[in-house]
Amino acid sequence: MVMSNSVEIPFSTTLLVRDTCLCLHAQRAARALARLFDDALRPAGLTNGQFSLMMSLNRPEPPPMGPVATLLAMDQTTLTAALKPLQRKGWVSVMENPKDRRGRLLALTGEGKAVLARALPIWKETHAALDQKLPDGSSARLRQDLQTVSGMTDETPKTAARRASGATARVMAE
Amino acid sequence: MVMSNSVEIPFSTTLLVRDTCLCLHAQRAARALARLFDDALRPAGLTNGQFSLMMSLNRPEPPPMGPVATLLAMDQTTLTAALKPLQRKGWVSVMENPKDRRGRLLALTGEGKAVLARALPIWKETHAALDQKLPDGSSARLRQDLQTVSGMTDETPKTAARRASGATARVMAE
DNA sequence: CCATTTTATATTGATATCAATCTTTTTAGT
DNA sequence: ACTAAAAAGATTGATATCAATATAAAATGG
Repeated sequence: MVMSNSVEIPFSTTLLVRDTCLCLHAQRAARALARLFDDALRPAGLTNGQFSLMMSLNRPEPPPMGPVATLLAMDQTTLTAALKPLQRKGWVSVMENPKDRRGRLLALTGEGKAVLARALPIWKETHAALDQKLPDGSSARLRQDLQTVSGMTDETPKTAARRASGATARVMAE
Repeated sequence: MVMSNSVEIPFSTTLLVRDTCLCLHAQRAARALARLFDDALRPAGLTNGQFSLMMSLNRPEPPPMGPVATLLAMDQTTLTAALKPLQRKGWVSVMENPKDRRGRLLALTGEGKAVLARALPIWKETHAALDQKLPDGSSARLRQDLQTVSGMTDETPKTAARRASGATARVMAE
């Protein structure tokens, strides 16, 4: 009755998964790049995520939260949480939308703009160094491929949930 | 004295950063892929990260924590934290290394192996579907490029900190 | 115009992530 | 062997991430 290892996965399969899993590779690369930019931006007082978020708020018109979350491909609740420390520091203001009192409009404060402006040259240097270290052409190609992947699942969790449960189901026809 | 907007970053710069930042693209893609696999693996009771971690423990010999953290490109403290829920569920065992009493050896339990075995077909389907949706060739190329990026910064935070502060500084010559 | 549905966001709870720091054990230098 | 340095992990504290759920306001259908 030696059937106890009927659920054993061969080591070769483990190696296959490790080597081929795009999700794992993406998480690894994302962590590595996050650390690279976090380290570089630390003197400016920003993390990579805060830099991206604040940069996305540098628009002529203060955007509502939804579109920003979609742009960053993050959950709306993640955005709510990410805004908290930036509000506390007085770098981002969250105001009620007079046109739609459910909504909020996000904007950089003067100080926020100043912080972002100080961070920008660091980003430029870091990104240039990164580009240089990559095999020629990799950078643009990688960017393109990453965009394809992000866009493939271009639904944010809440959006998908609503679609699945609601009358908006006609959109599913795609 | 209208100098208040001397720190304004032009909107065109914002668009440039948004479109070119590899770090942002990587975070977006990582989030999108994480959601894709989290959703698929949910019936198996695993997240994408737990799947990758447990799969990396499916080896002939139980590995110590350091190498596993390096493999996953994550901080050692992140690994410690990630193991907690898996230990609670009885899927992973963390035992003292008899050869080095500082260290721990990580292993899947029988139940852990069973859970992983049930998750494997889901991973296969999901990954196959993903591959299919990507333009042909993208998958392998993207995997390769991601690996290059992860490997570039192939130091885990603690490793780097120790190197920077300690006598191991001779390694810096690379 | 009122009831229902949809939309925009917030809250809670769980896990993930890393910096800073600490403890324990091993290794190296003398 | 003894001491100092290094290595392996653990703990704490802050932020990030998402699912599930809740709230409030706007849009929609009769």
